[in-house]
Amino acid sequence: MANIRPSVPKGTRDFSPVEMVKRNYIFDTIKAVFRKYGYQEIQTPSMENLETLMGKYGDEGDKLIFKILNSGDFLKDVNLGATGLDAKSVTPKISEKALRYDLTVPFARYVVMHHNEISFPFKRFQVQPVWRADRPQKGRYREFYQCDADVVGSESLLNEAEFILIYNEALTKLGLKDFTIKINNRKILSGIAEIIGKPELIVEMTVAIDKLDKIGLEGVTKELLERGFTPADIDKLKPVILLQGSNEEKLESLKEVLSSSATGLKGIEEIESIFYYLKKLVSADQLLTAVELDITLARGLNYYTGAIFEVKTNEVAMGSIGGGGRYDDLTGVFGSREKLTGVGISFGADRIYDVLEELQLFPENTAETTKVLITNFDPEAEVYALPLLQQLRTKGIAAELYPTAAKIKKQMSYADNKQIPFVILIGSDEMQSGQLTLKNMRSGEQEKLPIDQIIRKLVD
RNA sequence: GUGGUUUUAGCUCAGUUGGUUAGAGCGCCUGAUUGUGGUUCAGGAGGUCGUGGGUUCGAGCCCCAUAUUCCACCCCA
Repeated sequence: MANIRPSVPKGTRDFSPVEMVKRNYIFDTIKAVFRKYGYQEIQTPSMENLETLMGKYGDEGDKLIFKILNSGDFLKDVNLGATGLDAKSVTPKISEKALRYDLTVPFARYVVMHHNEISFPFKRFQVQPVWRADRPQKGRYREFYQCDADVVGSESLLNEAEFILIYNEALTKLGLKDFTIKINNRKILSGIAEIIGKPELIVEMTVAIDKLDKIGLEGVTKELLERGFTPADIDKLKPVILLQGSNEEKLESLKEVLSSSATGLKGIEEIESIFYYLKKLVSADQLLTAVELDITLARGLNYYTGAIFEVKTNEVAMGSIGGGGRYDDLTGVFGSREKLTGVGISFGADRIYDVLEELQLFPENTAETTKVLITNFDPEAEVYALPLLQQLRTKGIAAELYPTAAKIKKQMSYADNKQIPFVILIGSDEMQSGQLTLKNMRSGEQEKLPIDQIIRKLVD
């Protein structure tokens, strides 16, 4: 076989030991917060049946799903002589499985499948990789981890309020200082479309106004005209999307604008309830300043029906680091008899990693793994060291014995590179006296101590 | 999917209008130091110049294709 150049697929990465320590720090921090709010962990397979995923993310999303070629003769169901073969009709014949695209749809599938074992409301969290056949760029990978928390089977807006607390708590614990938790409600967007008299164009409308901060009012106007709105419609829309002021002020203005839309008013009421809960839950207004009602926020319209969340950091230029929302009847497409409402959030762990790296917010001690290395002088010393090695480990001290009698210089360098803080040297003197040489690699000091004293010193 | 960009030693990068043997810093190895890392000094190894074609007497440099990196658009964590 010819030599192939080692590489990983586009948009995927290896993670070194140092990177894994940092990644686990992020995962552990987020998971701890999820648990604290009563969420339980599940996992689902990396691959789902293709039909489970297709059609859930819109046409764009379908294209971004990684399909898995069937095993064996994957062409056996394809009539290669037929005319008019195209990707769309052939795909289901050659592929019946696909890599998961997000954690929400697999969760919905899980809830329907395990309906009888679950007691509702069901609060679950899930931290696993997802795959998207996107073009990679800054903060965008083809394989990345999402950290999701969802509750299914509870209409209470307390859940929404708690998700805001979870975002705030997890990101604060990770060291982020300045971030914005944007909130909107699909019903408000519906109401606005109703007022204009174009409820059927809600998706077109929201896709356009979502870009306000990126392309400005002029750009949005242009897009709206292209998407079937008249200048008169835009005149009605303009004051709404340009709403300024505090969350309360925005809500008051919206109430007037949407006074003739029952749906719109329901959306406002929901937002108000969430703020009501928040104010009862936390006294400090520090959190409330991080929460911003933004009616141009329009994410995941394919299934969100109520609240919509998005989290952005203001310290680094980066796309959103989290998002979520409420979806009524997500399980319906899987044939669930009863309508189950769900609401959830997601953290983009890989983007958070990039942000923490750029802001140098990772804790210092992340490189330290092994606490003590025992040097290996010769076979005799090796045998002498073996029981000591296990003694250290029994006491919970991460210890390793250098596996060959290499030059001491080499062994010391190994400890140094691995940032092992202590080294135990055992030569003939030490074996005779039982007084082992313990070297502190940071200070360079060394002292002679029996093993039990060394253990006492290292155990804290 | 559209447009642009990147790729040279393990890593970060120089490399002139196309011209002899492709360089530096860091890292690695050896020694100064046969029981001591991190500092210092001396020496050494390491390169299909992303890959495949082409132009040329001659290509790291020019042309074409392709992969990859990063960026913008679409969309999204």
